[in-house]
Amino acid sequence: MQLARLTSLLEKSLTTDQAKQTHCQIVVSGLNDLEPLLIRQTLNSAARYSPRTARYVKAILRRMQKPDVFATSFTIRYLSQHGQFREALSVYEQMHSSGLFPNTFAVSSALKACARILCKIGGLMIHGQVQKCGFCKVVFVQTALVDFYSKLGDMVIARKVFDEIRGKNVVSWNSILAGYVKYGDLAMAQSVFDEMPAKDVISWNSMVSGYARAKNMEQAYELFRRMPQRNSASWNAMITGYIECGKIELARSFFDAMPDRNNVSYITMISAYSKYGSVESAKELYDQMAEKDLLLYNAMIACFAQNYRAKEALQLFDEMLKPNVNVQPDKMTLASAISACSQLGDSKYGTWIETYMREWGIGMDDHLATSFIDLYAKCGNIDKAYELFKSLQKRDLVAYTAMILGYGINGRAKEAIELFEEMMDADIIPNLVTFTGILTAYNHVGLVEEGYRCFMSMQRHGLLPSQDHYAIVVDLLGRAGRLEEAHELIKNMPMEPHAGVWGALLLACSLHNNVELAEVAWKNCCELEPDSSGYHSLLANIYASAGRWDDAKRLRRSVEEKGLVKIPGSSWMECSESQQ
DNA sequence: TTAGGGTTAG
Repeated sequence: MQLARLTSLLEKSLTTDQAKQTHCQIVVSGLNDLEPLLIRQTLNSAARYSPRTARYVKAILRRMQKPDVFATSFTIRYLSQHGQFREALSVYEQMHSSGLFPNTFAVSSALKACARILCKIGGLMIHGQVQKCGFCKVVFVQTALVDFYSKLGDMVIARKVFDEIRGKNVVSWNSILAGYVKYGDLAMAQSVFDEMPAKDVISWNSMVSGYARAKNMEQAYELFRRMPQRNSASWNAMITGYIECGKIELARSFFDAMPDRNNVSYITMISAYSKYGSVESAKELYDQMAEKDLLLYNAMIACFAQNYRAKEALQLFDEMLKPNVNVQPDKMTLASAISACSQLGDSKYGTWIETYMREWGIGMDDHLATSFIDLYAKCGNIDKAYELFKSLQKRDLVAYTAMILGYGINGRAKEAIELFEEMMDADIIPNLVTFTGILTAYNHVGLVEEGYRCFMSMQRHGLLPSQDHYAIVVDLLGRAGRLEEAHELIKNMPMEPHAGVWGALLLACSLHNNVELAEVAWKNCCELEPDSSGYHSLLANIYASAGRWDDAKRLRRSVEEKGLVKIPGSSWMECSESQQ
């Protein structure tokens, strides 16, 4: 009686709570053989991934009297299909250790998980097991292996496995095709594509995105035109290609022309606008989306953060956390939010993010740690920044740069220089930001010759110094009294200097009471930033120190007449100090 | 029940 009732219950969809109730009845009635069926129904009923469901099912699996292949493989499939690859592999491992022999379903799902997280050892071990147990003739397993080796970039083995498949289907062909495309071997990809007995929209999309990524848009468009059917991925591949080529307007015209834009289309366009500094265009597209998901939030928050609109980045971050929105941020969201905090010098918000990470069990990876290094350093907590830097698994260019810049702006020149040398020894090529950091460090301690040499070495690294780099060196030379040299440097700049460059010279003139050159610098500053009053006060002070009281008075009067009000200077250092 | 393409980061 009870068996019939429970069996009929297990034919319907089950929520996790219903599953729990049913499971109690199963255990009480001693009908434990129904547990696998319960797991299958529970997982099948979950429309989306639910960590709670996954936890519950894994708990039943662990406590089952008889471990069951059916239930375990179903769980592995569920986890792998919902992006929980590490979880999937841990259940696969448990399956082994409990003495169960995996079936083809478990094996192909586990291989997919290894492919997605690039777990080479795991995949190789499974391949070994597959060869022993004869699954190597099952097309699902073979195709999963082709995909695994393709994703790893080992096209020789991928091809070998592929050639052994009898009865290749379109998924098998697409897996090897995607491998060659990813590897950048378009000639092989084209030959596989030509050879395929049947092509579907994924085969065409792979080829289009291959040519688009190689910036061969003529060929990409030719294929796109010939495609028997297109889906949003086909359009997105073309959009990505045009963006890669810097043809953002052409990308936008494809975006506008596509029949069904999805989140990926929006995210691709938003991040392109972000890269080119068109924040308004990005925001316009973002506002068009009614349903905003995590990736869309990430794209827009990153756009604000990368374009120095930190306040708006944090506003959006706040919005996604509101109970009526409730989108759970991930590491990428947090990295952008931390970067925004850093720009604002807002260490309090940064601390709040740290607490949030602890509460939600979000671990610190190198990427996030680097964002925090940048934040701490800019808020003056350089020792804490270095503690984090030491804890990094791998020190890459961005980590070194954040730390060098941190030392630079905190006046710790010796450490900055040592770290710069360590970085060069590790064969990491510095970028423009690294040089900003190291030049700032030299400037802080007034190491003129060393700083100048470093600046001159930028070209050897294939880097064209920016206006900001010139401003630092002008400041460096100027503070040391080498005003003429500084002036010459400005005159020989390959681009138009911005007001900051002339401002650095003006400041140096005020330190060394050079009225004549100060007037030249001031004139340029005024042309470039007519609304700024700071330069006038600086020149007025220079006049005053030189005893030219009339000129000083005249200048101050003209400032008042023009209605220019001196805005008090503020910086992140002041902000962080006032917080302490 | 199992395998394939397109997006986001300091």
